[in-house]
Amino acid sequence: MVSKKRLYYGGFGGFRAPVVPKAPRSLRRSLHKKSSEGSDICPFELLAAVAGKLLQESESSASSTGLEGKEQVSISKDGVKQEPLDVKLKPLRLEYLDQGCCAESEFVHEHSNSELKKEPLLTDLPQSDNDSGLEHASVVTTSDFLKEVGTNVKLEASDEKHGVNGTRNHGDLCDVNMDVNRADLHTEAIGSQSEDLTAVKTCSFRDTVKSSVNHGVLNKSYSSVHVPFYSDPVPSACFQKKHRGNVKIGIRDDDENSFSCNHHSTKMRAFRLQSRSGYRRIRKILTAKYWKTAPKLKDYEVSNPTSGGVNPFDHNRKSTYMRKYYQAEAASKRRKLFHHSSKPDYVQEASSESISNLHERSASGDMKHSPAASNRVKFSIKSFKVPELYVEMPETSTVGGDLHVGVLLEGKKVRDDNRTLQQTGISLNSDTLGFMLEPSLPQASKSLVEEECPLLLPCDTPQSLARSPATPIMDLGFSNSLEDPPPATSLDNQVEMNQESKPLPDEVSTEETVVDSKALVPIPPMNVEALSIVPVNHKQSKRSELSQRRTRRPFSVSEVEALVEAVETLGTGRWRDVKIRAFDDANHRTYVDLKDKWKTLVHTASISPQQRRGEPVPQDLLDRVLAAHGFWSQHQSKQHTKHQSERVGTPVKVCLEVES
DNA sequence: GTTAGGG
DNA sequence: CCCTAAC
Repeated sequence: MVSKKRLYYGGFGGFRAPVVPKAPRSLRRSLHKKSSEGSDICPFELLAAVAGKLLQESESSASSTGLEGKEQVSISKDGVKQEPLDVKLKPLRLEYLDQGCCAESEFVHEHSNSELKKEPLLTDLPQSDNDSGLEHASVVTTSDFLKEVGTNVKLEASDEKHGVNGTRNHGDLCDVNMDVNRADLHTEAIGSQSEDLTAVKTCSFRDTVKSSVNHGVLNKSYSSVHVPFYSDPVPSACFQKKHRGNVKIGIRDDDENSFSCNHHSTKMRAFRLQSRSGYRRIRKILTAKYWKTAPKLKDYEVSNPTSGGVNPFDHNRKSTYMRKYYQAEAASKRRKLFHHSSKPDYVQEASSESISNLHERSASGDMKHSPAASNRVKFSIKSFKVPELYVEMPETSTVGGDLHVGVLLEGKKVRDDNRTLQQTGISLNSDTLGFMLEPSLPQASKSLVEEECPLLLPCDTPQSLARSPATPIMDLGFSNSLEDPPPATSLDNQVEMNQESKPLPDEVSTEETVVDSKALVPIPPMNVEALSIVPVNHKQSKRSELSQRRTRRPFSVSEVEALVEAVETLGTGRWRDVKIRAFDDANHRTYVDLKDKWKTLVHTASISPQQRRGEPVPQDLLDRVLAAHGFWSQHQSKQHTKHQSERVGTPVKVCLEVES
């Protein structure tokens, strides 16, 4: 197969896929691995096979309607019984910022329409030169490539007759998207099923391809998309470079017709393996990042930094951007904050979806404990709706990188203070709220979470203080938007993540970074600690983006009184002292706040009562404000205590105190 | 880190 | 309340 694959390479400028030593796979792989590697099995085949099962599952489980006619694919051995399946393979397009990279990577391009279907094997697939539309579904054939890049396969049950587009809408699509490394697939497939899969797979794959082709290929909407991006571990220099440039993957709906440019991307529906427990695991690996999109996503881009084998982290800076757009919104929205996603459909559909796991591996572990593990971040979200997702990864960032996530609730940022969180239904113990990407490996995950995963989301403004319930805002370091006021745990939200991490080449592929396509699990508040902190660097972390205005907390009369009293005593200009004296326990009142309040009090006292707004301040207090203000104005505050005698009015006693 | 002011 | 220059 290899040779064949290479043929395709030529299409890309003659680059050959670098021979990459296979990175050690995860343990589990090792279990079953033998057949996979040695075998000629095409990854796709495997995928196809898996897909078949997934479909079955999805069918059973999937509530979604719309699957009318289904192709039937019979897979004899692997346990996928003949069930009607319609599998679709959607091509993802990978864009490499660095064109050169593309060349290196092995891809098979197919014109979406025609070519694929004819031949079962990927290798056979003709290359497509065109970059133009979605039509060009490009499939990465190279095993290596797959490994590194990870493949998304999307399986959809479709009605052949109607064509995917017509019949199935987002909802219909199988939700499961998985990124699979080829290796993983093999492993999974093999493990769960049997080696025989190969043959079957072939069929499946073929069918899959076909159906997609027939239907015009890509559906307009994808129910969900996972995109793993990270570069794989493969040490090969070439590869690294490629990734190093940013890799973007764009997915667009047919409607759009145009993919973004000349990018090669492969889009596929992800599917799960059915193996009992196994299929979950299938989840994947990919990488560094991965996300799901709701069905409506139209455009999806990811850029993935690939870490260099040697030094993944540093010099290779890469930015990864993951974006999802809704058709309508995409343009308008800011990338970074995508909170707005407003589409209802999307939301609804997407809502159910969740991302359970993200695994990220860092090339060299920043983590002390275990390199591999350290990188991992567990990220769980419940009810995850992402209209648009933007991820940026700084080149400099380490694998563990920063994760910046913000949550918007009702258009407002949710701060991570306790009050806000509680209101939101999220409780935090600490100032920061973190997300962790959990390695697919069960065992690892926990350990990582607690110990290894250091990723923390720094909160910009974290003061946690009790705040009025008014508008919950949480700053996490990144912004998430919650669309609705979340009922406790389930929040609909959009998440933006900025993560700086570099994927580790080696490990990545091997280890699994698996993302569970669907399950986002809300992180228990308790685990906050678990949230690892990742240093956020960049400006992004800055409050400008993240922080939101603090919730407004009007001063109560008693607070005003305390303030006045303190100012009478201390004067104006010693706000820190005032704070300590009168508001030491009020964490939410900073000395700047007190200073500002005094300013407003002075102003308030100087205007007519009719002009005043808000909770009325007793006139007597206002009188004291004016008196103290006048007094201290003349006295330069602190310094002149001694002149008190000169001072006019009230503050006499105060002065005395001060002096003393 | 505080102050002082403008926004 | 935020932001910031100036200390």
